[in-house]
Amino acid sequence: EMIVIGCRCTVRYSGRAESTLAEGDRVVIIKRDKTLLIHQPTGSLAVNYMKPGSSHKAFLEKGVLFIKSKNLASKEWIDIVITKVYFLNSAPLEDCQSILLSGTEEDMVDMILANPEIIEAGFKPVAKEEQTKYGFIDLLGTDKNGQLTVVECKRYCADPAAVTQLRRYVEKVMSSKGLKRVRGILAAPKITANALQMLLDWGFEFRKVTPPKYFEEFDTAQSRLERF
Amino acid sequence: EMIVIGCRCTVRYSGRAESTLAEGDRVVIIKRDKTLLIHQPTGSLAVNYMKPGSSHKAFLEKGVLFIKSKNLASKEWIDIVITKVYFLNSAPLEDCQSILLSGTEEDMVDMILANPEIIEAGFKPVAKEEQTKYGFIDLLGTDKNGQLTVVECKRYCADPAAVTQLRRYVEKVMSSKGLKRVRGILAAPKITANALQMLLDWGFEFRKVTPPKYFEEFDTAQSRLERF
DNA sequence: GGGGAGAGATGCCGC
DNA sequence: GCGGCATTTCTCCCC
Repeated sequence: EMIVIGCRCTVRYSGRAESTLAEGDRVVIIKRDKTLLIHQPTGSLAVNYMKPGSSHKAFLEKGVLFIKSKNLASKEWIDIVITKVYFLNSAPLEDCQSILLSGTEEDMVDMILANPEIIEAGFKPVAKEEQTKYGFIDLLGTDKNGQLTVVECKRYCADPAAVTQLRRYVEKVMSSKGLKRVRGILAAPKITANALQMLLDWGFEFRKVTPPKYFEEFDTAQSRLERF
Repeated sequence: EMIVIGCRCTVRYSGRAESTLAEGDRVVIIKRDKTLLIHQPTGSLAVNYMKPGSSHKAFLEKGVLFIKSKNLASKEWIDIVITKVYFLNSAPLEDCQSILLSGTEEDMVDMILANPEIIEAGFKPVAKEEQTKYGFIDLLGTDKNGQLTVVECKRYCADPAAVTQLRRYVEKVMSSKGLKRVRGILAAPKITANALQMLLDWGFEFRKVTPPKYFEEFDTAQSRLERF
């Protein structure tokens, strides 16, 4: 059963942190897996929430509806005090589908494995992330001169954290292989100015690579067709 | 107006990435700020969503309800095909309150500013993040020997990324001040084994510091009282 | 609007 | 369960 309540309420939370939220109108959702969400009338994220597997008790007292949620495992709790109910729904929603997502970093890595020349002529992948013993390196390969090369992929604009991540992997490979020099390449659609500066300072390189999209092109073609 | 629809639907998305979601029961929410959320019966996050400020069109065709959302600014769109409606609500929810959160990293920094000996005897804060010209350094100070010290705070278990962040700030201060040595201290309630290894390898230090909580103690005291 | 970093991040996969 | 990391991360703040 999925329960959805449109209401006026106050919220108090304690657990990993602590919070209070004064009276206002929100939507409270309790999902089948005992997730609790409190959504304000704006924003993408829940303002307060409890993880899946929490326990929830509701009771009425002097015309006020209380919802008390607890999660013993994570030592967290939420108290909701509901002073007005605008709507309330409950339905046994069933959904056994999971989302299929493309255009992720993983897809970028697969695209480069299928077409290594995206990185540069002569680049040969040696190992994909899971297969290496050096840790979570996206792509390990050799360049046309046989030099070991670490490739770190980012699906978004690469920032300084991405550069330090690449640096860490390059240093890890250098020390574990006993090599004096290992190339580092950061592949992303964009890079910030600071990140590029850091990258060049450490002797690494940037490759502009955009994660693959499939039905965006289809839609563009289709919308062109539709115009005629 | 906040619109909440419990329904059976399929979803297609294209924008920063692309996704498809086969038929199943979900809750669709359109908020006052034109945020669109699609929630499955499990999990904390929306499976699909559109940012605030998107535009939404709904129309009925042969007993099927279509919702088409677009965001021109971010070049994203979502198509929802609704084959069954379990419930539908609309209400003019009003909420002018924001959440008050404590126990954050910011609170940790303030706690250390008020009691610098938490880091170590003789530690003197020089500048809090906003005040320094070195960038986003949580806390800059001097130790009892007058040596410049960078403190990076994490409210959670510190991971390798936190260590590289500290390293980056220490190097930034060293180069901008022309110093050969700057101390680096990572303050967090916990640290992973790998992160601690990296930290020690680079000559930095760990301090076990827990972000402050206020009414958790009150509640503990209160629950003790309630037992009597 | 871009850049940078936190978040009660969540979720996923590996060990 | 912890660890390490991606995310259509989102959100905030500052430039």
